[in-house]
Amino acid sequence: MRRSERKIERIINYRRVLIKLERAGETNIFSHQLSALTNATPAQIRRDLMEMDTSGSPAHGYVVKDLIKSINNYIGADKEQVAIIGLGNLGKAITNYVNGSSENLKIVAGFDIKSEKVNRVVAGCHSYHLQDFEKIAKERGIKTVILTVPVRVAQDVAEQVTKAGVRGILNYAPVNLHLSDDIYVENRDMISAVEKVAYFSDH
Amino acid sequence: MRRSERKIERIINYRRVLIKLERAGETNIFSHQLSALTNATPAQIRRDLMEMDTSGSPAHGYVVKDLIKSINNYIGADKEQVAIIGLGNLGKAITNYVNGSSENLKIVAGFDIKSEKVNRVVAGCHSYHLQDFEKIAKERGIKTVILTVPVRVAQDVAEQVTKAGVRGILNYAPVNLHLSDDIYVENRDMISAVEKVAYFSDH
DNA sequence: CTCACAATGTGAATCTTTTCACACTTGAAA
DNA sequence: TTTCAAGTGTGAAAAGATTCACATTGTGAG
Repeated sequence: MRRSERKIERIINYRRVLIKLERAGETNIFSHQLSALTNATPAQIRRDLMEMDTSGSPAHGYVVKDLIKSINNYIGADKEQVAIIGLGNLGKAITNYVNGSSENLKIVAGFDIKSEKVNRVVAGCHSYHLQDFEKIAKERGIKTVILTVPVRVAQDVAEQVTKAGVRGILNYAPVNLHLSDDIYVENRDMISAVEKVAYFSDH
Repeated sequence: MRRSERKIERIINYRRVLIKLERAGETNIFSHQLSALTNATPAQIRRDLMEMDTSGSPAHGYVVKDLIKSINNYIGADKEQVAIIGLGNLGKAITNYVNGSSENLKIVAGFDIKSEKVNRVVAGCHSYHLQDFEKIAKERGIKTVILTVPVRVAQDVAEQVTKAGVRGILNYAPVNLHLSDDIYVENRDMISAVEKVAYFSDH
């Protein structure tokens, strides 16, 4: 059974706010409070948390610490190793961003084909020539990549990395990738995103 | 009646591939061909196109040019004016990216609070101090903004721009904004995105 | 100890989205 | 012409997601 994408997104979001709450010293939380912090309804939150191995109490709600643990357990969060391909401005910005703030994963290698981009360090992450991808991906067990390459090469690079064992791609190139359908692709190109928001600003 | 977000995303995607096809000299297309280019099923495409003012013919499918026009008509695409707030690496990268490749919209102004970021030009787009936002937004009729500011100020900036008339926000800060619910917010923070893909790479 | 309260967990109902399946249309070929 | 093949447009069915509503539970007050 494949779990719903929507639901996984929400749960990842709950985790983020719960971690923030834990840091702020909160120990317990009710579904309606979490609701106010996330835009999900209380009922939806309770439903999402149903198959976690923690349950809440009517009197004190959920124990923040335990709930985070259960979510990690549910999602399977051993600090995931991710690679990024394409070290232009966007690629560098994303690397800094993610490595500066994520709890649950790290970009551990960058790849490019331009010699001046290879063999540097960005945000604690070494950069390699794309032709070494397979070797390094296998050494590190990399299954997820972020794709920030130009549109015209995105399909080729995507094929190359999936041949090297990658199972999931976060695609920032504004193009539809065509890959075997056991590969998970999430499209996040910015142009479509802005167009969508512009549409809803007017409607 | 508010149109479905999913559907609007798909239609925006159809438009993108149709424009590419038109440039390549294609004049007609069948739903199953568009399907192969977009990952939507033929039935879904036909259903999405149902309420357009063009219809296809069994023998020649849809006329590419007309379909693009109908989609523009449906979505309401007068070259939308967008602003971006936060001109760090990510903000600059996005500005270059969008202004370099979008047909349907343009980032016309950037805003920041650091004096060294103000009064420059990035990707054909002038930058201003955030305190001038209201004035410029009103002059230009800006209703959509891209938010690439640090988490700690995102909520405040969001409130400020909505007070100045903004109706839709594309939010790259990893935080849940709380705004009046007639404001459309699309969250695209990269950390959640990578976490989601990492999850589905393993499942 | 008992009661009242407030919040959980969840079956059932509702609402939304996607897929199915087929009558209808068009143009080309015989 | 008439027939045939392939594709559209769309009701109806199915699948999926969200919300409702309530029985259940745990706690503190009296």
